[in-house]
Amino acid sequence: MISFEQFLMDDSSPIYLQIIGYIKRGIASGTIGDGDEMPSRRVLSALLGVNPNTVQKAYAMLEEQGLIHSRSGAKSCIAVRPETVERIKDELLEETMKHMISAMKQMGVSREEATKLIGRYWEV
Amino acid sequence: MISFEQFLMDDSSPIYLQIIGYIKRGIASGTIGDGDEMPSRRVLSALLGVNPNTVQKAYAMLEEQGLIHSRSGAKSCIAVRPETVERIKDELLEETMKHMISAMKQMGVSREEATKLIGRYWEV
DNA sequence: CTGACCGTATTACACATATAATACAGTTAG
DNA sequence: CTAACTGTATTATATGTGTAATACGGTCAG
Repeated sequence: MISFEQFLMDDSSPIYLQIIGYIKRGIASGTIGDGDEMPSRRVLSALLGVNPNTVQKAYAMLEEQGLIHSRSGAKSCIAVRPETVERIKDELLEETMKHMISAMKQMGVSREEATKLIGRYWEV
Repeated sequence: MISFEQFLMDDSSPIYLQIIGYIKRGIASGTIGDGDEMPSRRVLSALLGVNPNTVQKAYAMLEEQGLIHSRSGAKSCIAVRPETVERIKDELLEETMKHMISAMKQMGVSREEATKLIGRYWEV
């Protein structure tokens, strides 16, 4: 069963997108792998303190993207092949890095300064 | 007059927040400074292809945060003191770095790998 | 087999975001 | 002075996000 212990909700983006992102980053790291059981919609919504419909929206989108498999009446499972894992990780890395680098450049931060900032903020 | 040539709209967050972020990052870099004239609500909305009310919402929030000064009938101007510039830059840097580092850790990326990724994605 | 759980679907409501169309009074350049 | 522009305000509509309350049939362990 996939754990949501590390999940921290944030109000900077829609909850259903945060759930999708959490699953995708777990897939990218290998923490979440093919065949793993998802918590049911009702269980996860109670755990996160959000509406079941919000979780359903996230799961439906993961299904559309082919990352989970659902059968009416049974639990949903992760469905990813090795090449899909690589693709997800590459997409997330590129998205995250480009977003960060664009912000840094607009703030007038050089590549060397950005590298030093990673060291300053990494340990928490 | 403040230029919006470098402004690129994105559909990942509300437009009015993107405008606020663009101004703040300009202030952090020194590209935008105290006394600079803002484009009028109507001019900027036409330039960005969005509704005047959306620009007004961004400007009203910048006013609330004390970053611009508006007088009915006249153009709005940037109003930031040197210590405010430092504060804005520190806030933006911390927010950006923490967001990126959190994502990297969840993806299982080490500090050394993250540093290398900056080099790979910096040049565009 | 059966009851508890599961995925799925529907309807209703509330708030945030964005657009559209005006309107009015203050400022400023010509 | 005056015309053009400015900030400000109002009302209406549409869409996205989140909540709330149900309902139905499929799956699975006991």
